[in-house]
Amino acid sequence: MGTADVTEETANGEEKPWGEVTPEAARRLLVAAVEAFAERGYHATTTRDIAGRAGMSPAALYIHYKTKEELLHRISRIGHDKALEILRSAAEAEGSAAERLSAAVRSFVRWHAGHHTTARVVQYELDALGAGHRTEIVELRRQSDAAVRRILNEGVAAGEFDVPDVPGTTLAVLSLCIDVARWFNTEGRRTPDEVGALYADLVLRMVGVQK
Amino acid sequence: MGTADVTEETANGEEKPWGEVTPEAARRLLVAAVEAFAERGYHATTTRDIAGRAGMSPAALYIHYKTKEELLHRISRIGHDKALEILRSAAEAEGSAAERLSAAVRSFVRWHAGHHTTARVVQYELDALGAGHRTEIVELRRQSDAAVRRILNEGVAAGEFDVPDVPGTTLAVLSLCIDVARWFNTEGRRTPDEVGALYADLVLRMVGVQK
DNA sequence: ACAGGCTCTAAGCGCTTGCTCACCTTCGGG
DNA sequence: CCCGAAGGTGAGCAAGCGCTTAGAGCCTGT
Repeated sequence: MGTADVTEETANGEEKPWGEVTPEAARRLLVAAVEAFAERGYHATTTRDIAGRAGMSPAALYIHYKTKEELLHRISRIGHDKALEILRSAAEAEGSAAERLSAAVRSFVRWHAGHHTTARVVQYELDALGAGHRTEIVELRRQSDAAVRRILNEGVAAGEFDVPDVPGTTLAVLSLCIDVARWFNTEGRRTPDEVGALYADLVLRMVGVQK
Repeated sequence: MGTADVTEETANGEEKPWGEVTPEAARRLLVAAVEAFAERGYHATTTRDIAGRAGMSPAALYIHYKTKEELLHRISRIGHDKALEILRSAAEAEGSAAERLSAAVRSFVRWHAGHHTTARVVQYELDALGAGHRTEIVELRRQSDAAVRRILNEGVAAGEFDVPDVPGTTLAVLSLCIDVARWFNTEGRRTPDEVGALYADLVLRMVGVQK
């Protein structure tokens, strides 16, 4: 059966992102929009630029999307769903609070580094969404916050963590992970895996877990 | 004698930011631009909006600034100078590495929270600068990085800190502090002082200092 | 008194923007 | 074999953009 993952496997094993978006032309436009938004920002990107990158005329965009803002919303929605799923599956896994927090940070950071173009759009173009779409997305972010806060609370209750300010530390942990999307670049020295491992270690120190 | 601070004191003790910018009309335009850029982003802000907030006609902007981009550059330059000065004065102060790191994070975060509109423009509108102006600003950021890295290195050398990856931890500390400008809002529960204290504590834990 | 320099405005130029519309092609089903 | 739906294009509209220009008001020095 199909997987719930956003990405799908092609015959030769390559990753094909946004495989869930159909038809094919709509997917190409969306991928082009992610690249353009990540490079120049939503407001500095023109519909002509997006259509051009997808190899189509400017008018073709409006066959698949009502407005440029709808494109951003689709990207933001899918990205936030994926990010939330990563955090949730780590939070609900077996193991100690420390193990779950470490795994959550590691995979969350790995996603922000590995998909930093997508993540940049998802995390930094929120204000460009219309009012209705924005409140929908903000609710997803509230759930991400709740997932992390739950791990911290459980760790404190179990005596594993020493955290005086759980809401504040939750905010700091998520903020640290999210900001990876801003500075990470592919030509840098670190791989997404390495950054994930480094950050998982730093976060465990923040909650008072000894090595 | 005058102070090197960006802000100046008025007769009744109120803070008057951007006091160094003259003449008065140029200062009003710059303050208006900071607000507008912080709210909507550089590209979504129009020169008519900036001039309107300053109570002037659109053309007045071009008496004091050659282009809209020059306005952004002036804001970015002054803001980066201030941020770097805060880090440097903490790094070069007396005291143990732990004390200096704590003071640096506390004041750096306090500035990002207290001046979060300015900080948002300074930290997140870098890509909107022209190529020449951007390389100038990037150099200032390199120096901020060096100031923090120096404290970490000295703390490790003195045996105060346990930091396996100094460059990576430097990156994480700065990233954590900078991202305060993104999420901080004045209607929230925390004051800039409280966030500074929380973050100073979290960073000390990251470098392995016990309480 | 008045020349000369600042500061600021009203009007608007040339261009780009998001988006639309009339029309063309491709293609599976009766 | 023709049909209508679906996906695509070239041309272009109304609006808004950054920025310029001609000239008005005002302060200052002689």
